[in-house]
Amino acid sequence: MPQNPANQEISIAVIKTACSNCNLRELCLPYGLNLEELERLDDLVSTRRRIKRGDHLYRAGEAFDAIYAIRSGFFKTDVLLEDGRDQVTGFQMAGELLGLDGISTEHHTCNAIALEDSEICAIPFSRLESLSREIHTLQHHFHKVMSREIVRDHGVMMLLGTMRAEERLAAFLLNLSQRFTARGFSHAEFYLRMTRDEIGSYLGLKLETVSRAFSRFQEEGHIAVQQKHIRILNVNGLKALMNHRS
Amino acid sequence: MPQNPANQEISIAVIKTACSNCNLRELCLPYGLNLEELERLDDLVSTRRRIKRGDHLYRAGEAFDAIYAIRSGFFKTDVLLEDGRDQVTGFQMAGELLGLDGISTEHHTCNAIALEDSEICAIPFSRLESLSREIHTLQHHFHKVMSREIVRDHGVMMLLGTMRAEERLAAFLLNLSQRFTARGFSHAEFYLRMTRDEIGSYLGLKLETVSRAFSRFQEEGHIAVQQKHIRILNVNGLKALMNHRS
DNA sequence: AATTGCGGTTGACATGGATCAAGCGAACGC
DNA sequence: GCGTTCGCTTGATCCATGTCAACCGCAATT
Repeated sequence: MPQNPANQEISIAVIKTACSNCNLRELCLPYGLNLEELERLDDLVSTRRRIKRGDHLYRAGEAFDAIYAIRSGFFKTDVLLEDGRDQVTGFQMAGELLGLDGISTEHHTCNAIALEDSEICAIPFSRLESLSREIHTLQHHFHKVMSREIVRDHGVMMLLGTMRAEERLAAFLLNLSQRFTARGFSHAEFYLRMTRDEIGSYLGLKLETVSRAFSRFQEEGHIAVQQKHIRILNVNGLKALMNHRS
Repeated sequence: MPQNPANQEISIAVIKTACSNCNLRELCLPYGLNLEELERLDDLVSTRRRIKRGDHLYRAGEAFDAIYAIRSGFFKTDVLLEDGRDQVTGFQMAGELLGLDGISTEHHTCNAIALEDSEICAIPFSRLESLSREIHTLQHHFHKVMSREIVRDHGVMMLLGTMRAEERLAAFLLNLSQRFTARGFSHAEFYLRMTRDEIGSYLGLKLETVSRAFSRFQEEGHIAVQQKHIRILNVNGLKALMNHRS
């Protein structure tokens, strides 16, 4: 039986899972690299892994040796205190990097958990360091990514430190919307991958408060919400809510 | 009149302000470098600057081209929202780096303000990148420092998101104490460089709440506080306070 | 020594969000 | 098809912290 050329094409595509033909490359680590550089990065990012919804990509305390790029799916990271309290420190989507916190101590300091079936690319860190000693652009972009993470965290500190419940939730929705947009999805309609409890943990609120804020936004015509399905009806309304001094 | 050899020695010491004879090098960027590498770093870290108490090292929005190591003194960083609210995002002391947030957008995203007369070393960032392409150890340590900043920020998020007022303040004091210790100062007695308002901003509390928490700690015998002068009388008491679930 | 101002403390009261509790609907296993 | 579970919503009440206000004390200035 002769090979089906269509199938062959597909199987090649499956094998070639490298950065050079990943449509997220402009959002991810390869940003700004030329073709030759991209191929060198490909060699490095060979391992891809599926993570099922609910499974850990890594756990706090595990040895660190790679960072992870999200190829598809959705993650949360969280930190646990000895006394049982925990806090979601972030939600990550396709094209974003996970594991940067582990560089510091060579152990992961948080848990990364898939909120839907996901696929990640593992990037061995010492090899990334080697390569970025050779490819200036890669080095610089990696530094930018780390720095962006710091800036993002400052934004969350701002949110937790100075905003009230509805402002926090408005900021959260606008941030999600903006990130979905950057990935080519609708800015006005999306499914939340996380529960009210996880949103609350991230925003420093109880789940009931999150739920009430959603209801209030709906009453006021800013959004339509049905469980995890969100439609943003009035972006400017949300923006106004976000920095309306108490 | 003949040169006084003692003076000559001093003047040499003043000129030689490089990393290789800085006693903070084990806390700062040069960590782990050998002598030869240290000297190469010296070339890079040539500019030193004094910043008077209250002055800005940099402001949000300014172009970024260098990171700064604190040689002596004490800084705060803060972010301003359009509506006037601001949040202190960190306090930095000798040996710590400032300006990492600027790498991401090539503009600083926060203000860095001296809380006492300070001295900083400016490290031109593109030259740091060049050098760290050549010195593996420097590259790796720099990555660790950035990552540590991310971990630190997660700690603050934890604090702001899940802790109550007294827990936050206890955590804050213990953190300061630990950092002073690392610099060879007393772990039990120090002067706060910042006002109650600045502490409050950092911890997401109002200054009155900070003041009351201090008073309460004193009543309970955990600390002795007189204005900015703090003595920690019972470290374990504070630690217990810190993770005592409500 | 008196004046001024800023940072800090303390008290009285207000309130946003937490807590407790009940009920509901969608998803899932049997 | 039916119960069970889980996530969500909503209501009633409580409490930690914010808000407003008065006052104190140290330090700088004159």
